Order: sequence, then C-alpha cells, then structure tokens
Amino acid sequence: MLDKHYDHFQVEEGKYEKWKKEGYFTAGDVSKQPFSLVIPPPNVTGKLHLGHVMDTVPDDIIIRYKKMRGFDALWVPGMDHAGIATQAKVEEKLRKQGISRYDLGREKFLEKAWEWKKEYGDSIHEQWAKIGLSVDYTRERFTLDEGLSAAVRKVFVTLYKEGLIYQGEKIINWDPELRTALSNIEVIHQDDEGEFFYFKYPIVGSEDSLIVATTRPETMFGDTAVFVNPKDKRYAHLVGKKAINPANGEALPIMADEYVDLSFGTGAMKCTPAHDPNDFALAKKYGFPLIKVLDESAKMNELCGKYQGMDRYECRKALVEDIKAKGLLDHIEKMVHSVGHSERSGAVVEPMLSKQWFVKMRPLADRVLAQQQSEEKVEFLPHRFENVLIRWMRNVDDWCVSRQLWWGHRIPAYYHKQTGEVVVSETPMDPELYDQDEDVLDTWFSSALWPFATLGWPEKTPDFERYFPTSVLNTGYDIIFFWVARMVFQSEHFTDKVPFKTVVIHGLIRDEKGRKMSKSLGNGIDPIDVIEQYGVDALRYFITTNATPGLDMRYSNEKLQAAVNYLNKIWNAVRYVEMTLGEGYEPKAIDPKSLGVLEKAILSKEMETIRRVSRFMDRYEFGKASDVLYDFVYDDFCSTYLEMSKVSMAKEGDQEQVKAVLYKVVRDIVLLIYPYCPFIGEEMYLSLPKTKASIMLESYPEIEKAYVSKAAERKAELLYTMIKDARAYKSGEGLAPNAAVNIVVSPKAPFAGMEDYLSRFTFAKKVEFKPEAPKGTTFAYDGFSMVIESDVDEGKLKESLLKEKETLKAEIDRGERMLGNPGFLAKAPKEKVALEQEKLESNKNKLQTVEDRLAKLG
RNA sequence: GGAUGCUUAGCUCAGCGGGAGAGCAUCGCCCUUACAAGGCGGGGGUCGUAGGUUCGAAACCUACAGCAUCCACCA
Repeated sequence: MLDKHYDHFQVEEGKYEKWKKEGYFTAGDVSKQPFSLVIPPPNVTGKLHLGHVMDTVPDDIIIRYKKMRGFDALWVPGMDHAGIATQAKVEEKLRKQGISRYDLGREKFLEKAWEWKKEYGDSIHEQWAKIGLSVDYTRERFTLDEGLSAAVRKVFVTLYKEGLIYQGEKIINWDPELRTALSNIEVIHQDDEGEFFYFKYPIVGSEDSLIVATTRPETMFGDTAVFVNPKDKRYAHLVGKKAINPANGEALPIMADEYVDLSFGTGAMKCTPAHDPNDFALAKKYGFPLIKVLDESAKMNELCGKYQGMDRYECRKALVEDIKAKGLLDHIEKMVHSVGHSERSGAVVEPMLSKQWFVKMRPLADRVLAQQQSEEKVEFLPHRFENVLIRWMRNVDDWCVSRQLWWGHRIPAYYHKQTGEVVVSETPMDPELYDQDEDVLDTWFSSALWPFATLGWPEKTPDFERYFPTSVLNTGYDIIFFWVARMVFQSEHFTDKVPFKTVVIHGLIRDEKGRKMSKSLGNGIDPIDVIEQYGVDALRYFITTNATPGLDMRYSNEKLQAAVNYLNKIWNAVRYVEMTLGEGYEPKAIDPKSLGVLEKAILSKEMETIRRVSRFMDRYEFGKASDVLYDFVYDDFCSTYLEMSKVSMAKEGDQEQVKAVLYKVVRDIVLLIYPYCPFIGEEMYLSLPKTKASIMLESYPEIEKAYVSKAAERKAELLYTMIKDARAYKSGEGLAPNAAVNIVVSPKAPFAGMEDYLSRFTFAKKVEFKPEAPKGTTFAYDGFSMVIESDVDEGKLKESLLKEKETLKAEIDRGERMLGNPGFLAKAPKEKVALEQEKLESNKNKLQTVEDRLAKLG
C-alpha cells in the first residue's frame, strides 16, 4: 500500500542502481527488431545543466517506450573531450596555481587534462543516474578513446588521400588568448562600440591628400595599397598615383576595384592582405605581398618599428596619437560594428594569415544536398530545420580543422626532419626520421563520427551492422551547424548512409524571465537542485511536456509544482485502487460483454487514449501525448469513473467487475506515464498486485477492440451530463451543493441502475422513473427528460434562466445563419451540415424548456 | 542585407479552416477516509494591426508593427 503522499526521495532511492545491476539497460536481444540512438555527448568541462536534461530525457523516454514496444533498443552513452573548452578550463585551473601550460609541457599538461576528465566524467555519470537515463554502459565511449582515435586517423588519412584535406596558408580566425586557430562557427559576432579613424594619406608629388578610414589602425603596417571604386569621380584623378601610409611613411599605390563600396566611409579603403579576408582576396587578384604584423598573442611584430612588442590595442592608441601629432588625423567617429569574439575565451578574434589544415567542403556538402533530395534523407522534426542544414551546406566555406592546442586528436601528419616532406599516415612514422605535426584537430572532427564510430566503425562490428544507421537523434537547434551537419556529411561520405533517420530538434531552455541562461547573468539552474526540490520525475515531466517542438521554453517553478501535483494525483489514484482491491487481491480476467455501462465506457475511453498517446509517442511528440493522458487521468478516470466506482462498490453483485476494471485502468495509466517518470512509475507498479520484477520488463498497453464501445460512452455521458446539469442548476439557484432535491426522470431511464449515481452526485433524496413528467424544473435530453423538485429562490432562478436563454438564443442564431446560408449548404461537407442541424434542433428544444420554465415563474 | 520563429485569459503557453482551451493566479462553497499537493462551482479573451481568399478565418495568403533567434557584411 502506498503512503498518503508521494515522497520523491523515497521513490527515487535505489531504483537506478537496481535497473543497472539487473542489466535492463543493456541491449543485444537479437530476436527483437533493433532500435538505436546515441547520446549527444556532454562535454567533460563541468557539471551538466538543464540543456543536457533537454537533450537526454526525450531520448530516455524514447528508449523506454521502444523497449516496452518490443524493440531491442540501444542507447549508446559517452562524453566529448571538448578540446578547446576543456583545455581552457584546465589552463584556467593551472593559472590559479600560477602555472602555465608551457611550464608543464605537453605531456604533463595532458596528464592534468586526463585527471580533469576523470573527475568530471565521474560527476556526469552521477548526474545521468540521478536523471534516470537508461543508457547502455557496456557500450560507453569517449571521443578520445582508442577506438574513436583510430576512426579519426582513418578519416583524416582517407580525406587527405582523396584530396579533401589539405594544408594551406589562408586567412583564419585567430584567438590570441588561447593562441589557436578557430573555425568560422566558433566565432561569435556581437555589436561592439568602436571607433572609426579617418586618416589623411598625402599624395606623392602633390599637396593633395586622400582620407582613408579604418577601425584597426594597428594593421596599417601591413597595408599594401589603397583602393577606390572605378566609378568614383571623387578619386578618378588619383588612381595610378601613390599615397603615403601615415603609419610608416611607405608609398602605397592607389588602385581601382569594383569591390569598394562608394557609400561606405570615405569611399577609399586600405588593403591589408594578411589581416582581412576580403583584402586577401584582392591581394591574390593583384599579386600583392602578404604582410603579417601581429604575432600569435596579437602583439606587434618586428615590422612595426617602435611599436614592436606592444599589444594590438596599446599600439592602436599610441599610433593614433602619433599620427595626430603629425597632423594626419582627420577625425574619429564612434561606431557600433560587429566584432568577432572567440566562443570559448571571449577574446576579440584577429583575422590572420596562417598555415592550417582544411577540409574541402564543397564535394562533401554537395553529397548531402543530393542526399536530401532522395528518399534516403535525414528527416527533420520540425521540418523547417532542414532548411538550416541545406542553407549551410550551400554556402559552406572550407573547414579549418587544425588547432594549436594539446588536448585532442593529434594530427596524423609527419614532416621529414631533413627534407620536410609531408607524410599523412594512420600508423606513426619513425620518430628518428619524422616529427609529428604539433597541432590537434577541432573537437567537432571527432564528434562528427560519433554515430558510427561509437558502434565500431571502421571495423564491421556486429553492433555497427545491427544498429547503424541510428533511428533518431534528439538535439537543440543551436548545434545543427556544429554537430548535426558534420555527422551528416561524414556519415554519408564514409558509410554511404545517413547517420540517423530522423532528427528531432528542440528549443533552448530559458530562465523564468525568458532570458538565456548564462554564467555572466548568473541565472543558470542546476538540475540537481531542481531534483532535490521537486524530484526527478517532475523535472522530466516538466521539461518534455511544456515545450513545443523547436521552440524555446521557460523554466518555471509553478509548472514543476504542477507536475508534482499531477504525479501525486496518479499516486493517490493508485492508492485508492489498492485500498479498494484489498489485501491479497488476485487480478481476474474481464469479460467485456458482461460489464456495466460505466465500466464499458471507461475502458472504451482508455482504448481511445492509448491509441492517441501511442500515435504521438511514435512521432516523438511528447507534449501532445502527455496532454491526452493528462485529460484521461483527470477527467475521465479520477473525476468521473473513480468517483462513480465508490457508488458501485457499495452495491451488491458488481464489486468484482469494478475491481477488475479499476485495476486494469490504473495499471495501464502507470504504464503510460512510466516512460516520462520512471521512478514513480516503478514504485507504483511494484506496489500493485501481480507484477514482474520491474516495470522495465513490461510491455506497453495495447488497444483491445473488444473494449471499444462508443454506445456505452454515449450512455455514460448522458448520466454525467445530467449530474452536471443538476449541480449547475443548484448552484445557479443559490442552493448548497448538498441541498436536498427530488429528481424524476421520464418516461424511462436511459440505462438501468443509473439512479444510484444520480442521487449520490446530486444529493437527491429520491430519484424516480415515471412515464409522465411532473411539473417542475425540466431538463430535456434526447428521448427523455429530468425534472428537479426543490425549494427555489425564484429571483435567482429567473436570473439564471434568462442568462441561459441568451446563450441558447445566440447558439440558435448562429446555427440558423449557417444553415440559412446557401453557400454553406452547397459547399460544406454533408456530415457538418447534418451535425449543425442536429445541434440546432437540440438547442431549440432546450430553449423551449427554458421558456416554459420562465413562463411558470411569471 | 537574407532567413526563421513568436504575438491567443492577469502570467506561462497549447490550438493552426467549422461552437475560444490548459496550467498557475483569481472569486464562491467544501478538511466528504484516494489525493487540501485536493474536490465542486464560477469570473475572465473583439486570438498584434490592416487588407484579402473562403459558405465559414485565431487558424490560409499579403502587407505592416513589435519581440526574439540564426546567417552574411561592415574598410
């Protein structure tokens, strides 16, 4: 027997450990159909946040549901080494101890990083357990483990041999704080306030000068030309002449190119090929030298004269002062412009010429674009997110994959010590003869292989053969570019298959005010705190049912409390059923034909509920599925059938049937809620009679056609409507709910045995069935009527009757307008027209009754 | 500049061609042995604005406004 209140601490205790120990999470029953998914691997950078709960709980619901549906459901867990993010954290920790990574050296630093991974990996495991994730620990992976590393080398070498990986000197995004290259998407653009400096460039051999504007004066040491637009009449006479760079006195050619925007700045632009991607393109076109003026910490280098060694901003300030002193500063404008920041360090990113490794994206992206046109494509839910992928694939630039870090997959490229010859190899080259490339790969390079490499690829392992491609991936829209896109192209290129058939995209969780959760705002919410307060089942329920697919959701304490209340409701329904069944109850088979009307009706409703819930579960629409179940639990079961059953139990003869039905329905409710809330689900399940060792061994409730009876539902509905009418009538007249009345139904009862329910729930002293209706307050239904006799406050009654009359008239008016419209009759579906006719008839009858009653009142 | 989403009850959000819904909040009555973390009953909305399509629009189309997000560019 369950306790009076649901206590989440007691309910959660020990269950996860038991499931894990019993091996319920382990897949591999080959007699069943496989179903698989991989966890979005959390970074080993720290504790999990609510975003991870959003990523993983839907997966857990899917896995638990699919297991109940008889699938061999595999959920591969694992974590991501998160190269740059983790390295930044480890460096920060060391810095607090006054140590830099260079003090330690590569090997020692990596030891520290592995210690970090161990510590945070353990804490992530604890959190998975708290959340209740049914991941298969026998198949757990790490993006830096031996198998993944082998897969990474295989992919790198293969792409290199195919000409899809190359080393090149290009403008990349440089993070001067972490001293590494970044890919385009690791750069966050934000609008920063800056200054726009207008400098005078004297024209050689003339008194004239040209004004050029820049936001980054410190890069002027790398300028190679000044450009104007060929159509620009203001400068036509200067093209071909030379202008003096006010930073270093060098003469720069003035050239014309269509690229220059006449309306921006002064219409004259300086060209700095080594520090701007557009200028780089111009320099290539005209064959300019590429002059780099910043070092890897964004300090000025030896080409910058007296500014050498200065930080870029220090230099900017000093240089502007010096130019001003020379009288060559025209003016300074404040301007807000978009500035790139490193996603991890926050440092302002410098576009910089650098030799890096790149993945040639065009052929890989084209393959994806073609695949999305075919039958064997990745399906996105909601569909619109497919366009995000497609647009990115259409416009993608080559991917800079080398990082000047230590924590990650070291690039399998080797340089001959004498000749400098480059060898790219899966197996290490002789260290006597070759030096390995110092750089590591972008962390997403290995994440991209996650769905197939975790299953054993490149080996043809049984798991890979059986579980790949995976069935579904559930993740946030914020990492479609970072992760989803890359898994798709790598998978299609290397396995010739999509990595997953369906991607379910969810929104992000925000705080109660709708703001993004972030460290700087300090508004992040620790899931562990939420679990302490409300229990994990409530958190799981909240996070999967209060969100619309693809849209952001807000964290809400109120909604969590609502979830707790709902769970407590189910808990108590189970408790009531247990009390009713009594000790030692032995479940009995139900004969659908011999059941009473109310029993038939609730089972029929349950079948409809199972049908609708299953349909939504199969489409991964957990919010909708839970809504359907919620309505059934509250309205149909708890408020209605369960209350009716109290009367039934007091009657002779029916008890066994009622018990059997109560048992079946409440047990099925437990099974239906269980994928969402496994802990309380297990607790309630085990508390009921005749169970298996765990709810994890159960199957999902099935629709049984013998239980479907729309006729019984309609009959029961009549009774419920009568009760509701009688109650509303009493309330409308200012009678207490428990005030005594007499009810007469005529000419006969809609179904036998209903009088007990009617009297109990309307507090009728007497319920009679008579062929003739007496005088009194009459409610008309199809084929019979109900008359209520009571002491009435005539004033109040009249008021409520008048109000009812108004609403009925409005309804009738609406119906008549509709049915009087020739267009409606001609074009609307026949069923709709018939339905409206029925409604109109019924409303007219009701109005008649109301008017009769009013007439009697005078 | 391009794209997407949102705008519905006091708050948070469903609904997305045929009678305006939920949770919370609010008001009234009830501690009735499943549940006061509850029950019963009630109040509250010209569904952002303006046009259009349709027999019928909160829903479909167009324009506009506000909010949010993403991508690109910014010498």
